[in-house]
Amino acid sequence: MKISTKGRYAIRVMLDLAEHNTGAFIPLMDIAERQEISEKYLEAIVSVLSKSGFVQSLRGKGGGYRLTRTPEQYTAGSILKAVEGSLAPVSCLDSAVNTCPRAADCKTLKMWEDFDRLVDNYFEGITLADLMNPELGADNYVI
Amino acid sequence: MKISTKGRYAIRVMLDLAEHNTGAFIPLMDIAERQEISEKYLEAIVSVLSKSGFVQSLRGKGGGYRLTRTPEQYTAGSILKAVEGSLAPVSCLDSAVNTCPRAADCKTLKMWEDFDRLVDNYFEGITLADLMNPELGADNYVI
DNA sequence: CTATAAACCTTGTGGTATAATAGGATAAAG
DNA sequence: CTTTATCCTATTATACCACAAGGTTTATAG
Repeated sequence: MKISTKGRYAIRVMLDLAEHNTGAFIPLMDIAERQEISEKYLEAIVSVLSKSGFVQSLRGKGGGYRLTRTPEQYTAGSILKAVEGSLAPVSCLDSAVNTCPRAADCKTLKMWEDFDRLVDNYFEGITLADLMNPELGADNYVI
Repeated sequence: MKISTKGRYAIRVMLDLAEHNTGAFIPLMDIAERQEISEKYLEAIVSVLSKSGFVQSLRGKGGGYRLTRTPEQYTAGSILKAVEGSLAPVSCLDSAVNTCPRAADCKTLKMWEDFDRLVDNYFEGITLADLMNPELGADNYVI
């Protein structure tokens, strides 16, 4: 039950952009160096973030990436979902309608559904701004 | 961020054993038929459950598996951990000591640690007995 | 005592996903 | 004309998943 590097890296990239936000575009190479992640690998991740409208990109000299909103307006959940696809613990909950033939008398379905909601609430309750200020309080994002 | 079939099947096997518990040993073939899971695949899963002491086994004619404790004494968490290894969302939390070189100033570590605890509390709070009685209450195992 | 039912053990296999790495072509901007 | 993003393909290596096959051992029922 792991979050992949894609998801973790995506959050780190967004955090990096938030912390170095001056309004200017930040080249991917800078982020790759600071975060010690291969630029080529980041390319694929940032591409998704760009297509999802999470970051704005500019080509050419002076180009790079920057946030489109303030750090308060990004939740960890939205970032994770953008790159990981779904946070559902079981595939029968990936889409809104459950097509599992055993769903009707599945004894564990409710457990997974409740867990799904728990996970969603948790990560949707954490913003980039929260992550930037860990000193804000010991349990500021504990449910 | 998925629970594998190993984990899901393990819970279903334990539930099956709990619901058909007469004190006698239940052959794996019976469980496989009822749960519509390949007997060969279940073999590997039950093997872990047996080695973990979750079920008792008996070879030979009249043999099979049965629970070693009452349904109230098994948590979903313990079963999942037995077959999945760890429920930690990031590998740096798999063991008690975090060996990640970035841990000291990792801005996301607390988020993962808190989530890890949340997951653990959730699944440790659900017993096989709870799963057997879904009518006990709408939110009997919602945190 | 023996046939049989069952767990137990080892190995294999095809598929998919992860986590990259590498190289190049194109486009935009300064 | 250099920088940088964007886009594409391909390859590698690893790991895990889901399952299958076949044989060995053990215990009991008849």
